[in-house]
Amino acid sequence: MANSLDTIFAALADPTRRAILSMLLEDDMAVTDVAEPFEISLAAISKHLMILTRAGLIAQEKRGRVKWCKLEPDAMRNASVWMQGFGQFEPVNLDAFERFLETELDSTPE
Amino acid sequence: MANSLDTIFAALADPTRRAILSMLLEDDMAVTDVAEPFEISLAAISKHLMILTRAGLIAQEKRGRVKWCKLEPDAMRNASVWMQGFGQFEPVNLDAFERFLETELDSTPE
DNA sequence: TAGACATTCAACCATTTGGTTGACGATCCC
DNA sequence: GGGATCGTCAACCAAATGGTTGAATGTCTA
Repeated sequence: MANSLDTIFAALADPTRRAILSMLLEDDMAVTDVAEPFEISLAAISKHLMILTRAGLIAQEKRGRVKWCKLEPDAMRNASVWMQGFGQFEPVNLDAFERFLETELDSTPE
Repeated sequence: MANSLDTIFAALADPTRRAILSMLLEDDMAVTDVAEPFEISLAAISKHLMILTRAGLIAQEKRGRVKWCKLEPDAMRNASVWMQGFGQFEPVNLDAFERFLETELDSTPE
């Protein structure tokens, strides 16, 4: 049920949720801290996080009264792989390939 | 306006629309032929095609009374590249990387 | 024990979405 | 010209979505 392309793509379709994912790229965060930069209510953020969780894009773990959110990249990779099936029509697709390599080399120093 | 991640991911979130894209992977098709395998009305299919077009995922061209639909892979690649930024958290991300290379090498014989 | 804090729940609202049906505008062909 | 075919438009409908507010739950701490 999680990881279905339906729920993954639907989750990614919202800019607030994509922004949350980008924030989690930096570090795991508590719900309140996730909500801080946005102008919508905490309850709304809570719903967004629920949708991301059901899609399998993040995982939430409660420690004490704080619920931590962390990225769960597997779901996104499933969707990414599905999409790559459509790249084969381009002459070469070098563009995406290069950027892929760049982020790969660029961001794994440790 | 087309090619925004919002509209692209929203378009991909519907199983009917993903099925249409897969069909177009085989060949360009007329609207009526796109609709044939589905059990919903032609008008509904027409709406789906409009959404895919606005997202930039397909292009439609009218020749005579027939409107041809063809895949437009650039939009999907934009989304794919965005998503690949999230792969870096995996230990290595070799899985997606390999498949990426495979489809790349596998499908560009000409 | 009493607040204060972190988060969700419940009820509600407006808008969007995916579907329907029927009428309509083009276009092809006899 | 007239009928069949291709596709969209318009009006409508039910359900889902993204937001709100206020109350409720659970946990930490003074």
